[in-house]
Amino acid sequence: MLRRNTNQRHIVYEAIEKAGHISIEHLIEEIQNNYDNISLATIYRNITFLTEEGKIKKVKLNDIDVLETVKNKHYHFTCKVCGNIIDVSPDKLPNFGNHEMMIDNQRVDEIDINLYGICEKCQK
Amino acid sequence: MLRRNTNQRHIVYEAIEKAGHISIEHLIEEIQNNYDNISLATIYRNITFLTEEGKIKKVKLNDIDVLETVKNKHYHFTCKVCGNIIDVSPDKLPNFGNHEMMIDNQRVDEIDINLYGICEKCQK
DNA sequence: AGTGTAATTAAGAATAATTCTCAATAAGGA
DNA sequence: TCCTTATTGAGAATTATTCTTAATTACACT
Repeated sequence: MLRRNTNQRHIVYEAIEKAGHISIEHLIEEIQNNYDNISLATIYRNITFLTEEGKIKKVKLNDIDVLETVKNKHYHFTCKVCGNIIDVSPDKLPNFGNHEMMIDNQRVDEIDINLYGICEKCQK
Repeated sequence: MLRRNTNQRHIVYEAIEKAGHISIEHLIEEIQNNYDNISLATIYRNITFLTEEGKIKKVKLNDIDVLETVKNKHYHFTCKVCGNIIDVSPDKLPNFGNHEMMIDNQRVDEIDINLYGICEKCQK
């Protein structure tokens, strides 16, 4: 089944890219504020398609689930005060070396790290 | 508002503890298979109460969200083949020892790590 | 043990989130 | 430009979760 390049799909992707991180709820709000006649079903369908294609992914954090575009590998810092989410480059974290590692006989090949704390702004 | 010790609340907690990790869907199935007349609303309400009291918590992994009882600090390994979730003691991981740290001017005080790979059984 | 009071329950209704249905539209190859 | 078929919009359907309410029950105080 060939995948077509529709305007609606483009709108969904752009909105996620522009936001950086965005919940489905806010994505829907954002899109419906800026465009007429984009159906809910279309937004959900395109989230599914874009995810299948690996262009976006859902990130699960403590309280909310947000969508982001897939680009460079990174982790997430979430501010406990304002809720803002900040990308953290892997080289900012202690070395997990070259992922492949054994822990208790389980072969680990992927690591996801979520940081929580207080962001720069909220410290002031 | 004083919190009472009901039989239903106990059943919910015990089912989660027994399972180790369990999705809400399976928890409901499990409870309704073993007890008559426990209402859905009661299960959801007690999940909320037990969470508020810090006795259980929701763990968000890649695909599923599961409940677990709150005991010792640990991380999670999820098998990509069979889906099984295994607890990993913090001392099995590189030095995230004394949490408090600064990354890009954000004050980090909590770290959550999720490992993915192939479990011992599925390697065979 | 008996009583009063307010938290909790079961059951089903209500709401919210997501997916499905289907006729009309439009992307993209020929 | 024409054909084929993936995609869309709109609303219905489904699922997951929360709310409502009268009946029940935990538990503090006798």
